[in-house]
Amino acid sequence: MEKAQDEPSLSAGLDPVEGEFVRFFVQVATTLNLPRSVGEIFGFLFAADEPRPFDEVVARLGISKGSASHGLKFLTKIGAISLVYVPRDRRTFYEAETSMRKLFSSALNESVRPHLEGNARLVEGLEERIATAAPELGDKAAHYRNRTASLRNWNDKALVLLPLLDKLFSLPAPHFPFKLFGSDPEP
Amino acid sequence: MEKAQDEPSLSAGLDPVEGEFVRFFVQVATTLNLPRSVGEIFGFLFAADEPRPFDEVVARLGISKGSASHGLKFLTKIGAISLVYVPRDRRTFYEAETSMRKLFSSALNESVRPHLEGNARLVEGLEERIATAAPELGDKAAHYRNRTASLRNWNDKALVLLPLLDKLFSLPAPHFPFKLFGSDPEP
DNA sequence: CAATTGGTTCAAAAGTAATTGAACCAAAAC
DNA sequence: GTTTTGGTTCAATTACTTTTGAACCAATTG
Repeated sequence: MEKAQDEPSLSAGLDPVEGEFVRFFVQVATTLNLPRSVGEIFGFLFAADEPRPFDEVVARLGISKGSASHGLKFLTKIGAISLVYVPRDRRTFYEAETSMRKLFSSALNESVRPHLEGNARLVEGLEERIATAAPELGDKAAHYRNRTASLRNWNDKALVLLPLLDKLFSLPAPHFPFKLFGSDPEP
Repeated sequence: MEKAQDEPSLSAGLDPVEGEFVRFFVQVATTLNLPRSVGEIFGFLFAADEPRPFDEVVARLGISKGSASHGLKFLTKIGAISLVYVPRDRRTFYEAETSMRKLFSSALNESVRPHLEGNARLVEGLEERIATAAPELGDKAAHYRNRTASLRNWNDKALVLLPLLDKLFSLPAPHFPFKLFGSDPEP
């Protein structure tokens, strides 16, 4: 067993600061209902200062190859990490997307928008159903239409606001346009 | 067209439109990682035109008293439904909050804000840890500080934007202030 | 006061999701 | 060619969540 280069403890655990990053993202993953292992992997890669290979993820975090494979695929799919090609090394290296803005933006577009669009179709189905059943419904029909109108209105609003939200988050610095609307008696 | 009135069979309790509402909210609950039963209960109450008692929730949805009790408590806690007092009736009645605006707003304040605030404290812990370990970290310290700065910046931004989002959603109608900032050569 | 009714609690059963590890494949090294 | 290495897949175990139902409590009713 030869050592190509003198890497510091590839098979050891995490140093205290890495551990803290991992803990943080495990916590975040938990609140997002994502598997713990996904949080661990992302935390590890987020803390790293350069791309890390598959086997290091496995060894340093002490998780199984199966978990690592699943987690890395998932994170890649949602755009939270990406593959990095390293010449003369057969292994795949991964690095975390460290721009929170991009992470947030892709979460918005990959996760929340599809759901909103799905909801929109379901609401349409609901409206149709009510229209069809209107004769038998009597004066309940009006009530039901009220309810669906509320759903549709909210959902449409949300869909329209998504890109706006995205924009708000990509603003450069901590100077936001407060008091966006309304009279603003400011000098 | 049989209307079994003495048959307490499975989904007999719901008329087609109610069923559709329930289906819709079960779907929503699923995407929010909430129990199916919570979606069912909310859907049923959302479709109703007036408050409904506990035992009707149980009977019409065909779920256990335990589930109903849990689900109603949960929905009450998050402010999605509320208790209604009905004179001369020993039972508790429930009604859904049907204003999507209010639902969204309380979700924001009860669910997402606490997490963001929790994250803020965790990031502070992380920063402290890095400061403490700085001597041993060498030039990695700067790298780690970079990473946490990114986290903190995003989290602070999110906290600041929350109330704004809330405001955006309470705007009356489908006329939003697009192009919020920047030069807007509008008539 | 005993009986009934509305509702809660909790332990066990059923259902889901995550993790593991071994079998496996494919490319590279020998 | 054979062996080694990096990585994927998948069935089985483990861990967790949800639902149920029966026991129970606390008001009300008779």
